[in-house]
Amino acid sequence: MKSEGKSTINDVARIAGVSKKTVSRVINRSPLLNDETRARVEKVIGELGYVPNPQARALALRRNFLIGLIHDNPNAQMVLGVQQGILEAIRDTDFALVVRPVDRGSPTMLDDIRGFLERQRLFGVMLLPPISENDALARVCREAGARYVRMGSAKLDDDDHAVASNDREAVAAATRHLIEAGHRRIGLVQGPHGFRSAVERRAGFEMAMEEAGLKVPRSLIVEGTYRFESGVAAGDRLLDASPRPTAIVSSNDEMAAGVVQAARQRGLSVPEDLSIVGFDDTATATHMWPPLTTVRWPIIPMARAAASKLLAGTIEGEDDEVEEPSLFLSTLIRRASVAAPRE
Amino acid sequence: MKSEGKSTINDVARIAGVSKKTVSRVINRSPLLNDETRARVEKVIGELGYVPNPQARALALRRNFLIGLIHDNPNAQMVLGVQQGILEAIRDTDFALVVRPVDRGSPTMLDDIRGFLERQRLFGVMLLPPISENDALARVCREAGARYVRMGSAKLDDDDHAVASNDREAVAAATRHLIEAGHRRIGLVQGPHGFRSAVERRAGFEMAMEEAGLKVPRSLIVEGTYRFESGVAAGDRLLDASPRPTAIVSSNDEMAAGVVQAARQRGLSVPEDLSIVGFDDTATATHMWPPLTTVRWPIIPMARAAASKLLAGTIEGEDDEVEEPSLFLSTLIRRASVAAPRE
DNA sequence: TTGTAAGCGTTATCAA
DNA sequence: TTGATAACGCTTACAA
Repeated sequence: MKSEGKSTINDVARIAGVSKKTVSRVINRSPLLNDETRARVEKVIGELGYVPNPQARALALRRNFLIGLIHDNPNAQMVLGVQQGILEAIRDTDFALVVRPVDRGSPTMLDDIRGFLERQRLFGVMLLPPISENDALARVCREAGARYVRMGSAKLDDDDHAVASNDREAVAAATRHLIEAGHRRIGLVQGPHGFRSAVERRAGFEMAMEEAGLKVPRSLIVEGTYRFESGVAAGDRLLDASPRPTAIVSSNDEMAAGVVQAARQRGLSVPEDLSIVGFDDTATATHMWPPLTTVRWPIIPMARAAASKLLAGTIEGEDDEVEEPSLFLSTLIRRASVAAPRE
Repeated sequence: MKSEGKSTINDVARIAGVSKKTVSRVINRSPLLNDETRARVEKVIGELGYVPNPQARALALRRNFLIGLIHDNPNAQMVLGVQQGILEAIRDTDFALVVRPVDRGSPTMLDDIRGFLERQRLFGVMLLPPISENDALARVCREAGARYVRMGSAKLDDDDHAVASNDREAVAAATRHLIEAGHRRIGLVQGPHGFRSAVERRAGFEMAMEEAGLKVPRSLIVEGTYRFESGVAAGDRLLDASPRPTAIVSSNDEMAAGVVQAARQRGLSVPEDLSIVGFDDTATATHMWPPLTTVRWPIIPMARAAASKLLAGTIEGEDDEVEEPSLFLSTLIRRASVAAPRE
C-alpha cells in the first residue's frame, strides 16, 4: 500500500504478470475476462493502491469525467441546492462537478460558454434557469459536443434534455388558497421579464383568479427582479393602490420578504392586514417573521434527477432501467403569513 | 474558422509549416521565438479556432488545471461568496473550479478527501472553515501533492497557505458598540464546539467586556450550531435569564435572526427591548426586520486572495510581484438592531 | 531559434 | 480470453 498514488497501469501489469490491456479490462469491468486473472489483478491493484489517472483516461477516451453547472441565477439557496442534488447523483462515480457562473447580460455570453465547453471538453452540463430557457445556448452545447440537461419551470426540451417543475399549477394552488381564505383583492409580484418562471407563475395566478371569477386590475401586477429590494419596491407600489390588496402573491420568497418589509414600514402587520404567499421555500421562508406560506420547489430532487439523466448509461453499478422522472410537483407549504382578510 | 474545436496541435503545425514544438512554444508564450514565426502560427491558430486539449496538457505536465473547493460549511451565502471570489481570481486563466462538499461527521472524511485528491489529481484546493482548521487535513493535502490554502478566522498556517480574518477584534468592536450604547448586561450566542471562529468570536466578546470591567455570568453564554433554529433556542435560554440581558451578541447572522424570532415570540421588540448584533453580513442581515447591525466579513476578497495565492506563479499575464494579503479586516456595519437599553 | 524523438498513462484495434 | 502495438494531444529533453 504505497502512500503516493503514483503507480501506473504498467506497474500493475508487470507485477501481476499480465498485459496493460488486461489491467484496463479489469478497471473497466470488461465481461470477457477469466475470473482468476481478474482476481489476481485486483489483488495487485489493492496492494499498490493503484488509482487510474483520469487525465490519461480522458485523453484516450476523448471525454473527461467532469460535469459542469452553468448558471446565472440570483438565488444562492437555489444554486447551492442544485449543487447538492448534482453531487448526490455523482457520488460514488468518477465524475466531479465544475461550476461556471455566467453573465446573462454580457453580449459575449454564448461565445464565452462555447469557449468554456470547447476548452474543458466537459462530459456534459447542467443548465439552470434563467439561462436554461435560452434555446441558442442549448444549440451551443450540442455543437460543442457536450450533453446537457436543462432545468426549468416548464418543459423546455425533450425528456432526455430537461427536467421541469409545474410552477403554473403550483401558483394556481397558492392563489386558490388565498381565495378560499376569503381574499378577493389579490396582487401579484411578478418575476422579471425574460424568465420563463415569471411567465408560468403569472399564468398560474391568473388562471386561479379567472376560475374564481375575479378580475385582476393592471395596477395589482407589479414586476420585480427576484431580489429582495425589488420586493420592497413592488410592495410599496401594491400597497399604494386603492383600495389596497388584502393579499399578495410573490413570485419568489426573497421578494415576499421584501413585501413584508414594505408592509411593516407602513405599519401594516402580516397576516392581519396583509396575507402573503411566496415561492421556493428557501431558508428565508422559515427565518422571516411571520414564517412564510410558500410553494416548495423540489430543487434538490430535480437536480439529482437531471444529473442522473446526464449520466444515463454511464454508471456501472446502477440499474440502467430506471428512467428518471422529468416532471416534479411543487407543493404548497402553509405557514403563518396567510389569514382571512379583516372585516 | 471551424465550428468544432477538433483541430490539434498537429494540424496547426502542418498548416503553419512548423513543428509541433514550435506551436507548443507559441501556446506557452516561450520567449525564445522568432516574432515572425510566432505571428504565422498565431494566424493559423486563429483561423483554425484551435484550442489546446487540456487533458493532453494535463497528462504531459503531470498536473491539471482544476482547483477544488473542499468545504463543510453550513452557510449557503458564505459558500457561494467563496465560489464567487475564487472564480474572480481564475477568470481569464485556464483553471476551472471543482466543488466538493464533505461530511465533517464522517469517520472516513479524511480518507474520502485523500481519495478525491489522488483520483482527480487537482492542482490545488481551497479549504473553508470549519474543516480548514483541521491540521490533519492539511497534511493529507500535502501528502497527496495538492497545494492548498486555508481560510479561517485566525491565522491557521503560514502566509503561503492561509488567509485569515480578524474575528476576535471585530467582535470586540461590536461588543464595545453595545457597551457604548449603554448596555451592561450582554449575552453571547457562541458558535459550536470545534470551530475556531467560535473560539475567536467568544474571545473578542470577553475581551471587550473585560476591558469595560463587565462581568459575564456563565448563564449569559449559550452555545449554538450556527443554524437559525439554534439561535431561537439560544435566544429562549438567554431571555429566560433573570435579570434579562438587554443586548445579545450572536456569533453569526443566522442565529441572530433566530434570537430575534425568540424575542418576538415572547412579545419583546428589537431593538427597544433587546439589542442584537450579528456576524457575517449575509443577505439575512438586510432582509430581516429590523435590519441587523453586524460585522461584515470580507468573504469574497478573502476567497479571491486565497485563490490567487494558490495560483501564485502560474498566471502568465499577471504581475507576479504582487503579494496577496493574508489578513482581512472585518468591519462593523451599523443598522437598526441596536439601541440604548430601556429606562 | 527551431526540430526530433521519447514519453505522460490510458484505451482501441486487431490478431493470436 | 489475452496481448502487442498504435493511437490520444501535448511537453520535455536534447540536438541541430
